[in-house]
Amino acid sequence: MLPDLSTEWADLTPKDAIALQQSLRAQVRTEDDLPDVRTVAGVDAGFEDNGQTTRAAVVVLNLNDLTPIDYTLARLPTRFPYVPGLLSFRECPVILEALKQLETLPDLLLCDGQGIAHPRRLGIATHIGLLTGLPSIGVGKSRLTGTHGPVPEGKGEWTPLKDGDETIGAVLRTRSGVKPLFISPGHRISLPTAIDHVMACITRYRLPETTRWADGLASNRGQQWLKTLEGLK
DNA sequence: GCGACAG
DNA sequence: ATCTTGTCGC
Repeated sequence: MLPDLSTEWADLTPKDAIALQQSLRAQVRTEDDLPDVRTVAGVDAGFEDNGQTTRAAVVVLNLNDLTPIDYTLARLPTRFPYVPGLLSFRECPVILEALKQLETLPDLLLCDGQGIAHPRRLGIATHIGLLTGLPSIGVGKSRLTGTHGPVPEGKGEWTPLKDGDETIGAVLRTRSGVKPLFISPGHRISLPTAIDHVMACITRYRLPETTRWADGLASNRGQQWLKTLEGLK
């Protein structure tokens, strides 16, 4: 299903991790290269035992009605600290474990955090896209890097997130009257297409349904969300 | 040297 | 990320 995913890359010093990001940068594709998207997956991680254990959740939804059709959970000992810019080295190992368990791979991944809106263009969404080969989008609740002007108030409106002359993402108002989201291409997708797919996953909340399900399952209230998921079966 | 800094 | 219930406001 998925390519061989070595996990040895995870045990790196921050210095080596940065070097790895630099070397992977050339492989990132931000042109549309994705199938007709019928299924989308939300990907997120949470922590247990005072942070000693990392838990990952993946929830696959039908894009048509945003109904969950599959999900997986995984747990691993936490072995990399949180360092801004190196989030993927902390969360990828367990997320890949969860993705490996999926019966059917989704057409597109929506990951918590940034895609190319990253100092070295290698946010967690991009890294996961490269490792799995799947198209991916970064959905951040706050800004890591980049500058932007005022964000229009209307639902679906956005302003570019820039790093100098380069557009690295969009600051998107998913609903009027809420804080905007930071959307950026992960891998194999363009910014306009990424924005369209994120908005397609919005119902009545600020966060896309993919993120809501994955956040819920990865959080400490995961049991309640599990009940709801099982109830849908 | 002084801030900023996804989850 | 996480510690955590009710509550103020549109």
